[in-house]
Amino acid sequence: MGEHGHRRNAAETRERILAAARAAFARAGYDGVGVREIARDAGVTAMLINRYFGSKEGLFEAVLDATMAEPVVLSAANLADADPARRLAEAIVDVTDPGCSPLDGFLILMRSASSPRAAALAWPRIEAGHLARLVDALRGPDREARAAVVLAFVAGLKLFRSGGGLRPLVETPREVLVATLEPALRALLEPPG
Amino acid sequence: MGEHGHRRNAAETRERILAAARAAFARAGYDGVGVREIARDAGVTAMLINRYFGSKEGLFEAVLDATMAEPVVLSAANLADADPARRLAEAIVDVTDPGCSPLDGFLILMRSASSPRAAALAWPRIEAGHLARLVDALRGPDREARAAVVLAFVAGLKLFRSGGGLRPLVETPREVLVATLEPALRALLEPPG
DNA sequence: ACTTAAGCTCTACAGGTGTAGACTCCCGAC
DNA sequence: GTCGGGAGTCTACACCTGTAGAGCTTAAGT
Repeated sequence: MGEHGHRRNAAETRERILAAARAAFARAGYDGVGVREIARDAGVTAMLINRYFGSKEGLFEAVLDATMAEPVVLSAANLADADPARRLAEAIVDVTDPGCSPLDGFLILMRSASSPRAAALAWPRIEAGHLARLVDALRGPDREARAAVVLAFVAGLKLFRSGGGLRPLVETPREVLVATLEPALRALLEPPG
Repeated sequence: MGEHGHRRNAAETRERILAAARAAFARAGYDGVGVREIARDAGVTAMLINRYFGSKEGLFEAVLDATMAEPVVLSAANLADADPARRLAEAIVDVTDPGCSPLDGFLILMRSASSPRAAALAWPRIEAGHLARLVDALRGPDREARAAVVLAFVAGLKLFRSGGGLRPLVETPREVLVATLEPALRALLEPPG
């Protein structure tokens, strides 16, 4: 009967808000979107966001927690492959493709790096999530530093392939990009020596 | 007589505004600072900025042009070295150090990637400046793609070492970072094969 | 049918934004 | 001296931001 969009369902509405906020924050960063815009995308009112999440900052934290919880493609599964560098290169190229969402967390962090408030909320979550997972998957000396460098690499690629982006990184065919990244990643993954 | 800060000097005032704007944009991005704040840092009034640069957007363009014009450390000079990878690794670690300004252009771009307006102004200038210079310095196939990947790498490192940043990238000693980057850069600089 | 309470919205406010237009000030030339 | 004009400022406006508080609307319980 009249499922004309959505009925009164708190849990579902909460999810819609989170989804809209995630997309909006990834697109424009913490300061780049207003709660009214997010609310419109979610089909609700701005004030409902505050009712559910306390404030815009609360919503931001909830979005961060949600995206960081997802196991991203840089996980141990890929690194256990026979040719981890090749495999990781493919995964990175795919996941940094414009319009791909799994790395929303990175995009959000980068687009929000301007506001110290938002950055302060995001950095610890990146460290506890993606960085920790990658460190676990690495072997050899300086695992933390190497993992952080890989993360920075991925972040730079994601950023430079999104929203306009650097032309060569958008237009170069997938295979060429993979072949370019592969040896560089191999150098970072394999313990030096 | 009474050189109590600055006399009426249009050129010098213009420079002060540009310097304040550059620092502010690098710190907080296009949308993150108001003209009033920039004006205060420069010791003038907000409206003077509009008198000189037409609008906030005009000021932004002027800042971009200024930073992009500077020959950055990723130039041919470094790549002509006997060991370009090593040399470039050192240069990158130094130039991405928190509090180092030559890469302001990158920071500004990244922090402003949220506003499509600002990004649209910045990307072409990065391509015409840093990307073009790096492409010129490279040899072998897929020069554009490889140069763009290097740029994204540098950008990610700069971002992840600024403003809080990823702890390992801030705390790891310089030599370890250089040693980590070197083989990866070698793989990107040398033509595959 | 009536009550209850959860789900949701409306109105309003205090503060911040970029900038247009009129204004004041002061140096240098006559 | 006085006058022109560039250097710099003041005031104001229309818009947008996050959010507090009161209000409405609907689904479920009995």
